[in-house]
Amino acid sequence: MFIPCASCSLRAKAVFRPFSGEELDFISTMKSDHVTVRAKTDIIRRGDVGGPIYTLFEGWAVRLMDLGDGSQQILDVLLPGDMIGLESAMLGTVKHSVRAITPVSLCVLEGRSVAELFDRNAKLALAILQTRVEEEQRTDARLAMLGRGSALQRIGYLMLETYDRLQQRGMVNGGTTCPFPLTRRHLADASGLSSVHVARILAEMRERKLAVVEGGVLIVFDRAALAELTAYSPVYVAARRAIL
Amino acid sequence: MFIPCASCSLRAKAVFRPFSGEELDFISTMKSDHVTVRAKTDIIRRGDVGGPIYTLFEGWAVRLMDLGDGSQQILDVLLPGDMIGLESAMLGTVKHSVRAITPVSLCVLEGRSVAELFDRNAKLALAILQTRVEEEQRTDARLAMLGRGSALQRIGYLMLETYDRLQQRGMVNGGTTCPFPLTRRHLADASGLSSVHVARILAEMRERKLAVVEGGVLIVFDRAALAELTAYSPVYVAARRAIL
DNA sequence: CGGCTACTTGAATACTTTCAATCCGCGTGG
DNA sequence: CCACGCGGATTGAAAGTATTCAAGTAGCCG
Repeated sequence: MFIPCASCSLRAKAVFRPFSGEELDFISTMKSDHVTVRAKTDIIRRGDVGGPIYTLFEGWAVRLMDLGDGSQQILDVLLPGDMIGLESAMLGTVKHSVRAITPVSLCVLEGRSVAELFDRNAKLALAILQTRVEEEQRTDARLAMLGRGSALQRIGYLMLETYDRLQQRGMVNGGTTCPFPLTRRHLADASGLSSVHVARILAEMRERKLAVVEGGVLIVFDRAALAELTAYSPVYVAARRAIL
Repeated sequence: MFIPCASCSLRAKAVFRPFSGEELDFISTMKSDHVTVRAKTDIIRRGDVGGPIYTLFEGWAVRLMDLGDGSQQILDVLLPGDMIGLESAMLGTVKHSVRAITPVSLCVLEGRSVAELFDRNAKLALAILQTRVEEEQRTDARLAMLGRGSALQRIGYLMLETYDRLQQRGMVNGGTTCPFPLTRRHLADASGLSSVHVARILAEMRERKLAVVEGGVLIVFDRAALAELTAYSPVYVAARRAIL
């Protein structure tokens, strides 16, 4: 199933940059394939050399780092529209992996190199950097949470952030519900806790009527309280995201 | 004291990209000023709108985020050659501050906008993204340390990483010694620990003859052992860094 | 029906923080 | 020249927070 960029439904979402016809043509020449992978399989493996850039089209994935002792840290949760593999494409090799946590489909962009893109389309290049810098803002918040947040704050923050990112992509169900395929283990690896403790915190959050995760769905009962508890505020989205 | 880019001594260091004469000319047109700030003062304050891009020329600074309750998280340690303020320049406003921890001098680059740079000099633009992506690799490692590392690992990793970054800049003294103006509190805020605990870990590291911090100087006694304990490996420097 | 993975719960343990007291070096002002 | 105040560092003890270990439940797939 090859989806031409011209008829891409993701591109139309409000978070993403509108494209001029020229830009769209350019991007179309980059897309070389569209692939699917099953849950739990690696899209990029630690140590891979080079490789294409992808755009996550459908499904969820995580960027994660394996530590020596069998534990792992989830560095980021990847949602539809997110770019995957720029690091390995630009730097040659990386220390993290990208793993699908649900069935996933991806646009493969190896029609042109990044260098060529920068040469030929400065606006698009700038949008990529801008998106990247925006992601760094989100990373800063994650760092602060891991360094200084309590267990409840870490998990609550992740919930709210993920909810908002889904909302920007038009993927929330009603007003308070969204898909949430992360298991306790995923949450633990993302927040630097043990899965046992995550389970306890989740129980507490249910107890306190803040939020519930059940059957792959997140329900936020009391967003205001949760945002207050976690000092959450959404990252300012100045630039609409580049999507390739 | 205005230092023209053509005679900039930083630029000559091995970590940095060599410049063509044309690029150097271009960068020269961006540099508009050279300023100094005292230790403990903010270079960029949370919430600032817009603002110039800087290059840290001399001294140490940190990028940090104030949490609601008076605690703070150091997001990154900034060393000479590092770019400061790209986020606020591109996104308009940010949630972190940048604070000098020693006396600092900075190149001020507001001669041209980032958009103009991307339009007129694709190679330089690409080098900026490349440097940025490299920094993200370092951030990934910090995230993993905060999430999964023990206290000793967090601090040891920071020491080794900082040592190597200084070495790349030609700022290490002998084979095992480098300047290290971070106090216990700085280390605590960077590693997500209390300063009391940092002091204990530092005492342990001295006890075990791994490393010592004293009088603003770091001495790494046993790099191999420390690297082993912290699973440290330097970030692969594929691209030499862009400096503006 | 196994056998698997995910989840839950309890108890013991380990790591880290908080609180409190003390010490040290340094610059200021009398 | 010395007392004073201050920030940074150290140390001990008590209190929390989160982990590990262990056992058991529930749902799902071959």
